[in-house]
Amino acid sequence: MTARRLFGSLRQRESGRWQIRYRTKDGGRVAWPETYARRADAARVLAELERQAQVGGKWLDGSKVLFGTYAEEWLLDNPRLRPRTADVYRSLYRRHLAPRLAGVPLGQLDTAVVRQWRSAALKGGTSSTMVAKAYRLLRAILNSAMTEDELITVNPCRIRGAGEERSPERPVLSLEQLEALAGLVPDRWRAFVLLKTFASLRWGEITALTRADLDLEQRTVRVRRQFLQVPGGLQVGPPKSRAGLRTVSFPAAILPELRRHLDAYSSPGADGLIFPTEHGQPWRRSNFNTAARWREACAEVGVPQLHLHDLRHTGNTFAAQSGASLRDLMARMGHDSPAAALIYQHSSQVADRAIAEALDRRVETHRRRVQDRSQRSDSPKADAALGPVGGPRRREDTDLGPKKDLETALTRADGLERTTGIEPAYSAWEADVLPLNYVRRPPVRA
DNA sequence: GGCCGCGACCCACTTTCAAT
DNA sequence: ATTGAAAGTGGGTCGCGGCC
Repeated sequence: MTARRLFGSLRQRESGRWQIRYRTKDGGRVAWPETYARRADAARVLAELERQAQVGGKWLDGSKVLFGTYAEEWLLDNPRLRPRTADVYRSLYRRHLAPRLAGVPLGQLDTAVVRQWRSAALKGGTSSTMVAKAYRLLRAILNSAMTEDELITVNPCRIRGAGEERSPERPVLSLEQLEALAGLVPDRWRAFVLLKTFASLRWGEITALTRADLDLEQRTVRVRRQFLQVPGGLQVGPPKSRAGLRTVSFPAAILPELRRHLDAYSSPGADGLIFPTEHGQPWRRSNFNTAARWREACAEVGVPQLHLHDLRHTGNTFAAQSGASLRDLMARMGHDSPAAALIYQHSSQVADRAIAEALDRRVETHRRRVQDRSQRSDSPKADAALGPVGGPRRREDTDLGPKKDLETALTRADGLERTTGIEPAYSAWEADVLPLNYVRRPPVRA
């Protein structure tokens, strides 16, 4: 959070004296041969060195160049930026910087103006994340104006912490709200909501699950691929990272819903999608909100601003409350660091089962309480408010058929792309990744 | 001067939203 | 239902500055 110093720095040596270090134009670091007893003296010399480093000491007087003129040139002609970054920057500039700052001459763009711009943006409803991104872009552009083009002498972006992103807290459901929500979405989505929460799955991961990935006996779901939305449709690809390839345990309490769902909605066969559309196709994310009556359901449980993705964090919160360590949680979520993923793979599987069992106890306790409550009161309203939490819950419901030959099932499932009409996107990835678990990212798509 | 931790920066990607 | 833009997420890289 310390502002990046552009030219040089001071440091006090063990002797107590101050040393000056600075950068040359070609990026080398130079230590000034003299040291100074007082910091202020060293700072003065550093300032003088910086002044001399400017071409002929050519300071421009509070330039009349407009910020907009300079910024647009900077954005258009900046070979250091990758294309995608340049796109993002242009969009940030157009939406957040240009409207208020384009007409301001660089010489008048001082810290007060930057501060005003920033607070206006925040007041105007722009998220703190986006304001921070825009602020960093502003700072980068003005750095160029200062160091490369020498149009200004100081960078006015000096607001502490303004460039940091702190994503706002996302809402998390209580167990009661989750059960209610699962009861309010259409029946086709009920198991989806429960599994997505309790296994902390991403959208692309859960929509790509096949029957072969679900082991009802072990109560695990295996994440080994995901759908990616690309221009022209959906493609199947590897999980986001090596840690994304994982097996997650889920509580037995949701087994009845899962089994009912498999019978009623899932495509047939080991390679059948667990959560297909009515036509047996994978869902597109953009159709979810309508199809699952998501907003209405969320509003009814009192969390109208809930995003689907928040279910993942809800599940993680439940798991955390069950006593899981951070490392176990990250493995469960599928975003451990690559190095750690391998090291902790084994221990996390043991811990993960413990998490699922702890979750189970919580769900069962909750459901028993709700059932007792609804048995005591005859009010159907009370039931509706909490949603149909029970369903068939007899012990026999968790009994399983003949043990699945997992290896055979997985082998068959690997041919999924050909049977579901999805383009076989990454043949190289499939050949390399599936036998070895995870090797590398898929080829970059145009 | 070398090493190293932290944070800023950059980037690719996912998810959400809104226009069509 | 589809599409593209905007918003949000996670992680790699590298520079700054502290320490030796």
